[in-house]
Amino acid sequence: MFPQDPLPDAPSAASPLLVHLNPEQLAAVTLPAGHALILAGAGSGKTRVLTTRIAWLLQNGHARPGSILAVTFTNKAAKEMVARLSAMLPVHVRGMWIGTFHGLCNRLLRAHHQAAGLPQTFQILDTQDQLAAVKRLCKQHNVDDERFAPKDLAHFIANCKEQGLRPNDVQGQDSNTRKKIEIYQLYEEQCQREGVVDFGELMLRSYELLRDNDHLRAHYQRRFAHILVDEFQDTNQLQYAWLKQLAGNVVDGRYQAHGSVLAVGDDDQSIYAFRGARVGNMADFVREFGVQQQIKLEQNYRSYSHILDSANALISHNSSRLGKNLRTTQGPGEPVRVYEASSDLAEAQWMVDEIKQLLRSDGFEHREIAVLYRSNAQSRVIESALFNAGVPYRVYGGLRFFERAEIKHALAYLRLLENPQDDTSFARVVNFPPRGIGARSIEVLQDAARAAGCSLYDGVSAVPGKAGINLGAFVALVDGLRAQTRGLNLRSIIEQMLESTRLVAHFCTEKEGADRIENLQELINAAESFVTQEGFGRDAVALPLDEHGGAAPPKPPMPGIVDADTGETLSPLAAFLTHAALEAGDNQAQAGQNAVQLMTVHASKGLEFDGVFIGGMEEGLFPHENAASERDTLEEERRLMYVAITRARRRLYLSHSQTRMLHGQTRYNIRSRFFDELPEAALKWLTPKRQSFAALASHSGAGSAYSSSARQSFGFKSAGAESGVFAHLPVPPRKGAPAHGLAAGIAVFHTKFGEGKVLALEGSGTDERAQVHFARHGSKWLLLSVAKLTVVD
DNA sequence: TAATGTTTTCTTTTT
DNA sequence: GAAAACATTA
Repeated sequence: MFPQDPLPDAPSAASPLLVHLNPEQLAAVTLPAGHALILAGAGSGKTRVLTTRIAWLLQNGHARPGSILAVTFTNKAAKEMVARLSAMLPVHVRGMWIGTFHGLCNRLLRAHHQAAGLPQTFQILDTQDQLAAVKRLCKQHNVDDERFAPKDLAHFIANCKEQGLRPNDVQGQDSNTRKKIEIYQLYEEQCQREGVVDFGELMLRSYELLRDNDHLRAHYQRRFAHILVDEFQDTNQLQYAWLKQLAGNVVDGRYQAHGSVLAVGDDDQSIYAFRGARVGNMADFVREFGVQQQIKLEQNYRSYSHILDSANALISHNSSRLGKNLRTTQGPGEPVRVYEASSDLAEAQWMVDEIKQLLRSDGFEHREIAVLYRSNAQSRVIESALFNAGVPYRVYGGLRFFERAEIKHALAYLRLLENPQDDTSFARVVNFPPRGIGARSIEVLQDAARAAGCSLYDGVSAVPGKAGINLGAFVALVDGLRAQTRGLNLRSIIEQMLESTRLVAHFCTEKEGADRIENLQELINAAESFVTQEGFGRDAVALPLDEHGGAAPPKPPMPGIVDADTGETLSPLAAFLTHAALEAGDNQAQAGQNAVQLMTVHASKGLEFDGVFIGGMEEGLFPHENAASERDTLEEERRLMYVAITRARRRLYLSHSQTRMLHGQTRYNIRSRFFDELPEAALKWLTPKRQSFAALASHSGAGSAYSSSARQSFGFKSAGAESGVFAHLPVPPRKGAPAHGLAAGIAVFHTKFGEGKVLALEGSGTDERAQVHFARHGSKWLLLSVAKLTVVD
């Protein structure tokens, strides 16, 4: 049994752990047993409080490592927590359950796979795989993909699961919904048959496991006397329900929690409602758990007050808030600089100039400067401006390692070794590299497998003729590989696979193949470091703590991985595949370099920089046009802006542009309404401030500001540029008649080719062209009506 | 079946 | 403007 230690009422500040904490942080760290909500503002030392709390619990004997469960959203956050804890504690952190929601669910399901109705080596489908599985299903059942787009269906299924709904639980009002439910049902059956689970299933299945097994639930409830949740504002309905299962039971219609739940979050930084996050969970938690302790961390250790004042003022325009104000003891610092550019190119060029200035005169480091934007499409111009200026930069986002096509192909082969029933993996590589198995053959195979009620793999023998021979060769290849690699270590398995499948050989013949081959080599390294990694796949292992006197953790027995709770083992290959699915990996491009950081505002959450640029502060972009018309979504945009602002320590730059290329068309945008919500005293306008959004809106004669007619006009395309309320905005130069001021000998700048010198001019009107010599790219004839040339002085 | 041309779509995203 | 999905030809 796991007796609960009584906690003292008064905190003792004597411990060296607690020396540098402010009073609120100290109170949070030393809270007595019971549920608590910590409202932790941006830059208020949230992670510090969480980790110190755990360390304090252990150090003072209030908890054993085995009774602690800490859950985060990202692998990065989980890793950081483990790293900080290891630094704080003399004992290793083995016995604790620290991980992402999905990582912990995976661990539960592996440990209790029988009770959960899963094969022990179940594979995990990522979003891509899930979509592929839905597509395959739709094809097989002749679903009209006009009426039911696979994407929508995948979305529908994920949504249902997030709400904890199985097909039987969903209400089908109309025939459309009923059809979707039917497909959901079929999808479930397909996954079960193939032994695969998607991300939603990982959550839902382990929720049901706890819900339906009283003794299991009781075991974990007793065990985890201390549950800590990071970024609580981002939890969705199912994750909250999952936490409730772990923490307690409904007794006589009232929820009674067993251990102590400490939830840390910030409603003002809730920016994931669009993917199901429910800020309302915070209020529900307080109510349902009868939370007695609520602590606000409002002391900010990051930014100067001009920046914080801006953030506070902006967020005060949101109506649904728990209420919190950041404060700092640092001085006002530099004002927030605002710049209006004529075009997205000019905006990017201005950013580069300012960045150079920061690097040169103000002693900023490259990596301490970030350029943030609302959507990924905005990065391109900024990238090219930085590139041409020779400033090193790193773009976050985009394809990550385990999502790359060549890696997914390799993983699919590995998955087939583990589980031949995995039709998604089968379909992915059956004809890759090409081996004469086309769409027709696969159709025949699918019908055969369906008729026999078996997997594609097992259905191959039923396919006659040439197609059957080709398919048979593929199956023989995989079977042969399985036999060859039996008993080998992970590295050799992968090397052998790359060899036998001729994946590397295939990419040798492709023109872009070199990078892919490099990535495949990298896969071997990834596997190698996974194996040698201390602890060997944190997510899958739970070794007993302290049996070795707190020394380095014992090496897991090879070849299997043992879960201490159940004694179940998992092969290194299966563990690696799980690792690949749950941790998509960094986009390692240019990693480690000291470079300017480019990323979306979403990606910047949790990070901080000395200097921050937020570009594209325009109506239609930020707030995004799809979000501006409804209160809830507009408020999420505002929180997004709040997150962006609070990333900055010392310098903050906001910019917007009159024109911008979007979807291949020039759009004429006006300044974001968010500028009108910032305190004038904290701003410095580098370009003259012009009429505001609100003034423009009321100019249209529509009465109240944001009327629907005014709203629809924002973010319009070029056709409407000279009509209505925008007639007084500067009209952009018409095509073909640029006041270019070009002549032979003049230095110019081109976004793609960089700086060059004009050699000659020729033609007129739309045909006018210039011959320009570029250092890097030689001489080129450029149509002035098309090419983006600017004069350099 | 495989390679090549044509049309379509286009926030934010971790697991 | 560009990737990805789709249709068409050798």
